[in-house]
Amino acid sequence: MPNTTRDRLIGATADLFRRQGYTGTGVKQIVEAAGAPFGSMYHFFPEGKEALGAETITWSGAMYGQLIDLFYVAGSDPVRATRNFFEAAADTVRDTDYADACPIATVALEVASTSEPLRRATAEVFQSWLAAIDTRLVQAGLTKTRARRLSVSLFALLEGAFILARATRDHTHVRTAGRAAADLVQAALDQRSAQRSALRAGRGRK
Amino acid sequence: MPNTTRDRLIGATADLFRRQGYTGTGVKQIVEAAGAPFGSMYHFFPEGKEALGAETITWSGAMYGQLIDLFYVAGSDPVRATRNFFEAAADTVRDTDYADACPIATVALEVASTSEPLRRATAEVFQSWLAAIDTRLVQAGLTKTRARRLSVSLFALLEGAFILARATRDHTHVRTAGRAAADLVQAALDQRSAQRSALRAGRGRK
DNA sequence: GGAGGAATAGAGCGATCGCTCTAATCGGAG
DNA sequence: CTCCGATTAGAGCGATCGCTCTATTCCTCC
Repeated sequence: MPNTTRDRLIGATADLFRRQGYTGTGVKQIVEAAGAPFGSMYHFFPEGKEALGAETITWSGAMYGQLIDLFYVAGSDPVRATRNFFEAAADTVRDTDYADACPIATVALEVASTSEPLRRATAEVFQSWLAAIDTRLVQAGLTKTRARRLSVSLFALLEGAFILARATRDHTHVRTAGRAAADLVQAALDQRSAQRSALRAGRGRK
Repeated sequence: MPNTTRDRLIGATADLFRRQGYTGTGVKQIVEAAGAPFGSMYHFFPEGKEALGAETITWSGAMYGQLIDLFYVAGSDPVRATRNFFEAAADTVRDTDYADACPIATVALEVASTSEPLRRATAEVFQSWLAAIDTRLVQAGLTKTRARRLSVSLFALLEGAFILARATRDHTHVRTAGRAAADLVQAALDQRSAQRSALRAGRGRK
C-alpha cells in the first residue's frame, strides 16, 4: 500500500532534510510539502519530530544503500564500479543544482552532538553502507580488514567531496575524488595479487 | 586589542556552530555563551545573525588553516605530514568527545542550498585550504594539476572521515582515512619520480 | 569637566517553533 | 445501517526565534 500519508511525510522530510538539515526544517513545512493534514503528522509519529527524523534517516539510508548494490554488482570489476559510482554522483549533484548529494550527511553532522537517537540512526545507516561495500570487496578477493579499510576510505572520499562540491558549486571535485577512490581500489587489488604471487612463490620454494 | 566583546562573540559562535550548526544556534545562546550583552551583538553585527555567521566562518577557517602550515612545513616530507595531520585530527576528535572535528563542515552543508552569502564564505575557506596544501605539494615537486587533484582528495578524506567518526563515535575511521591519504601522497610522489626518470631517459636517448 | 560617540543593557515586538487538544470525517466489519 | 477505530482537520498553547528600540553607562578627546 504505497503512497500513504505516512510515506509521503517521510518522503517530504527526506527531501527537506537534504536541503535544510534537521533543525532548519519545520514540522509545518513538512506537512505542507507532503500535502498532509497537520493532525496526521502526530497521529503517525506521536513522539514528534525526532521520531519522524529517525524514521526518515533510516529510510533515506536504505534508499541510498540500494545504489551501492546497483553499481557494485557481484563479480564485476570494483575499480570500474567505483569510477561509475562517483561519476553518477557527480552528475546528480550537478543536475540537481547542488542539492542532492548525500541524503543524511547534513543531518548526521547536525545531530552528532545534540541527539543520541538521531545520531544512532545515522551511525547505523553508515555502518550498513560500509558493510555493503565490504561484501563486494571481499568477493573481489580482499581480506575483511583490507576491505573495511578501503570501504571507509571510499565513503570518506565521497562524503568529503560532496561537502566541497556543494560549497563551491563545482561537481568536478566529486570526479577528482572518484579518480582517487578508483586508484585506492586498484592498489588494494594489486596488493592482493602480489600477496598471492608471493604465497605461490613461497610454497613453490618450500 | 584581543578578547574584545566582538572577538568573544565570534569565538562563542564558532564553538556553538561546531556542535549545533547554524540554524541550531540561537542569537541569545550566543550572547550568553560569549558573556556579552545582547545589545552588543547588534551593535557589532547590525546586519544580524547571518553577518556574524559569515565572519565566524571566515575566522574559523583561518584558524584551522594555520594547522595546515603547522604540519606541512616547507621542505619536509608530505607523506609524514599527512600521516601526522590525520593522527592529530583523530586524537582531537576523540579527546573532545566527538565535538571538535571540522569547524565549518556542518554549517557548510546546512547553508549550501539556503544562504548564498554563507555558502560563499564556506567556499572561500575551503578554497584557501586547498591552495595552502597545493603550495606545499608543488614545493614537493608535483605539478599544479596533480597537486590540486591530490589536495582535493586529502580534503575529502578528512572531511568524510570526520562525518563517519562523529556519527559512529569511532575515531579510528580518521586514522584509516589518514593511511589512505598518506598512500595517495606517496603514490603521487612516486609518479613524479617515475616521470622524471622517463624524462631523463628520453633526453639521453635523443 | 563637559561633550559625544562607542558600547552596554534589556524590554518587548511579530513570527515561528514543536506540540496538544478537540472535533469532524472516513471507511471497513458485524 | 450501525458502530468504532483510524484518519483528517485545524485552532491555539507556551516557548523561542531573530530582531528593534530606547535608555543608560563608559571612555576618549578637547
